Amino acid sequence: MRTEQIRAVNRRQRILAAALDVFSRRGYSDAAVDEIALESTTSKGGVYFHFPNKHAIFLALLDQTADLLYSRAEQATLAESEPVAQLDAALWTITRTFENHRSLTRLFLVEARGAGRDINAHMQEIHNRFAELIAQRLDAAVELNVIPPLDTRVAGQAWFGAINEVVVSWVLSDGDEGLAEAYPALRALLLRSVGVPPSEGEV
Amino acid sequence: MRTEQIRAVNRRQRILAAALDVFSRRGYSDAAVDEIALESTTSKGGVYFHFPNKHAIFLALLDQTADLLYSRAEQATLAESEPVAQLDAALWTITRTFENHRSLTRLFLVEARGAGRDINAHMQEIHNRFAELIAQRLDAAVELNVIPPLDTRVAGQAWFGAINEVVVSWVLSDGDEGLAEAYPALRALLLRSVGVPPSEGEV
Amino acid sequence: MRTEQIRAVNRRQRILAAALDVFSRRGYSDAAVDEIALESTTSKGGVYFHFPNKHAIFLALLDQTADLLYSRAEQATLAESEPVAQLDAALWTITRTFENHRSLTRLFLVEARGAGRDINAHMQEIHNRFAELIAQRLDAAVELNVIPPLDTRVAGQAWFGAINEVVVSWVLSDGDEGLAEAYPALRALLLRSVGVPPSEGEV
Amino acid sequence: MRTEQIRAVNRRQRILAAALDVFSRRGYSDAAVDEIALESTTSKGGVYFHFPNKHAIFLALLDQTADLLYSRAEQATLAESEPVAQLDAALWTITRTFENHRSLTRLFLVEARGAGRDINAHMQEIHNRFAELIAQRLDAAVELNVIPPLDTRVAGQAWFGAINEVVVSWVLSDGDEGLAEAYPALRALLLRSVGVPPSEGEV
DNA sequence: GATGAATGAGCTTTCATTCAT
DNA sequence: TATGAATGAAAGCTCATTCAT
Repeated sequence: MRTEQIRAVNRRQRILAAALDVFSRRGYSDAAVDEIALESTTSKGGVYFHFPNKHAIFLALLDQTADLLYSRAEQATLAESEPVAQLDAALWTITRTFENHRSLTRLFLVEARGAGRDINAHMQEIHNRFAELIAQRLDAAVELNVIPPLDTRVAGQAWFGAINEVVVSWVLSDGDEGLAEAYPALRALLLRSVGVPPSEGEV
Repeated sequence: MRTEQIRAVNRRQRILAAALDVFSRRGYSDAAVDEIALESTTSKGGVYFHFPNKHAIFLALLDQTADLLYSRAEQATLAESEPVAQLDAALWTITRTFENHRSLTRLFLVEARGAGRDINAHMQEIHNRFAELIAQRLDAAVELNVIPPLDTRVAGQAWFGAINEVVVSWVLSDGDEGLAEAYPALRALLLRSVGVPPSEGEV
Repeated sequence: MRTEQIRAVNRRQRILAAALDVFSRRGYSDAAVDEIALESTTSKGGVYFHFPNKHAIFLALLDQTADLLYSRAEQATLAESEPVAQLDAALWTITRTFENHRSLTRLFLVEARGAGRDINAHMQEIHNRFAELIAQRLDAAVELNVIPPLDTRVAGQAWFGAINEVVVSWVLSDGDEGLAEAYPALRALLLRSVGVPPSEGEV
Repeated sequence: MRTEQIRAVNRRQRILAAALDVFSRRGYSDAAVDEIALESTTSKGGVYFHFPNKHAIFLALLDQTADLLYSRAEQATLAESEPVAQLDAALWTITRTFENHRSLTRLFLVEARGAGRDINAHMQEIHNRFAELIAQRLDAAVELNVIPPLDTRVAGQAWFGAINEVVVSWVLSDGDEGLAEAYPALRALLLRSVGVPPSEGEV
């Protein structure tokens, strides 16, 4: 029993890993369940035993990615006490995590958009969660008079969008220019955008 | 001859209009050429007379949208002489144009992402053009010492990404909250991000 | 235009003919649309151009068979003036038609049963139409005092059921014993069942 | 050992009961072994331990139903001494049994038809057995000069077919009109069909 | 004996694209 | 030029059956 369960969990992981690869290479609708099955050394039936449909595989992957990214950002945040330092840490962590998981990044920022109404709606919620994470630290900073008052909801979205655009540009380019190069400029820009003088936020 | 050409152009326009509707409702891969033909009161053969394939229709639409948006932004820019005022005008125009063309916006910012390798690459170039438009004004502003030196390439991407995220959030929400509400906050944030004090950039 | 339409109608007929063969050999759910396409020298897509789905092909065939059978029975009826003679003629015609169209018969009486809720309901209506046809002549005969009063609705069903059972027994047997052999006995039985003395109804 | 056997028999019964439910709701080919397993609180493997395949479950159910129906009809017969009274009793019993076992009836008269070659052949034998049961009593009645000579084989089929049609019409209708309403008319019709005057056969 | 994960053949259906008319 | 019938490659999904545990 236990061994069977372990095997089942393993297989589920293998399927997700294969799906990540296939989806990020082909995009959602050009990905074939056949290929996912092949790449996870399973049968098509095996895939459908673990997931009700293709949609669900994609969503599972998206949620897994979102959770990974979110929990890392949150933890980075918890390690700091000042709101601006928290934002700084979150920004750094998010950027690093994207850079270290190119396939997940491509899936999350590129392939998930335009993959159908359901997925769009789902992604929108995820985006909101991240925007909210940022907005909350900004609220705290405003509260402490560290930064001037501002519409933190819009700012959260703008920050997340700015990060994403830079990251997408990197993930879609074949060049080997890393994300790290763009990071300092992005950081300075974002901090300044909420009224943090460049010098103050330096690591 | 002349009338035939006019008719041909009209038909092409009708096809594009129908395609815009279908693509923005269904997304790229769920859109059927059949439906586009139906909605443009043509036959499927008619569609294939004007466009080599589905791909090309989508690209044409994307380019048309990009051109519309770009030329408006550029014109808005030309009406101003100061770089910061130009940026301000471009930002305002882009936001307004998105708001007034919901289907085009959805197509351009949502459905175009994840619609396959070719289209991704194409869109990346388009995004670059917009980022470049912004970067050039920023360069000018730096040159004139209106704003401090900064990595204008990254800033251009960040601005465009920030705008897009706010716009996407609006276009995907069913709510009737307009884009106009978010505009002032976004504007202040972006200007401040490049070192323009809030007061100075006010209209 | 005209020639295209003719060809389309021909193809539709070919598909129906092939479907009749396949359905009556394999039964509804074991019949593959692939085989129907193959046998009608079309492509699978061709089949789906002419019919929305497998279900519809089956129903078209069933309705076609029912119409054939019903119109023949009705015409046979119209050639006679006395209700009992009409019943006699209808019975003879129905039996002959079944005998001359073995595949249609098999489809209609065997494969159509148990082919799913929709088809069951549809067939029930068709059965009712036949039972009604019989019931009406019986009503007329009762009216004329040719036969004693009876529940003609039940009688119509019973007659149709009796005929069908004998026909099914024939169509499912490999033996070459014709339906004609059983006809006289069936006829006598049915006529007597409504009170027509054997002698009177003789041809 | 004994208890294990009992448990095995119980499980077999549970599977058959579940199968009856599933088959009569979904029809043979739309019924999933999974659902049968679920409904009999067993596993799929459990089902396959007791039956070699889906086919066999269906046949077992059919045979069980046929045996139930046949033995009741036969017993009803044995309680009477006169052939006509025997037929009368059999007819009554068959009708009542159908009425009291709606699912079995649906399975036996609707879903069993068109469920594939094997099952068709099997059902044909079962139908023959019933037709034969009737034919034998009719033979006896002819022998005793109670009814005129007739083709009892055809008559047996016709009777069984007539009954079945009326029953199917009832079982497929959602209405709550019972089978009992149609019974007297059917009885009178069938008896008269073999030459029994209506009055004589009355209960 | 029982379980349920795994298999894989097979199914219906869709749809971009072609081309005779 | 325009039409729409025809093609055929794929795709997602189902499910009877097997078998290691």
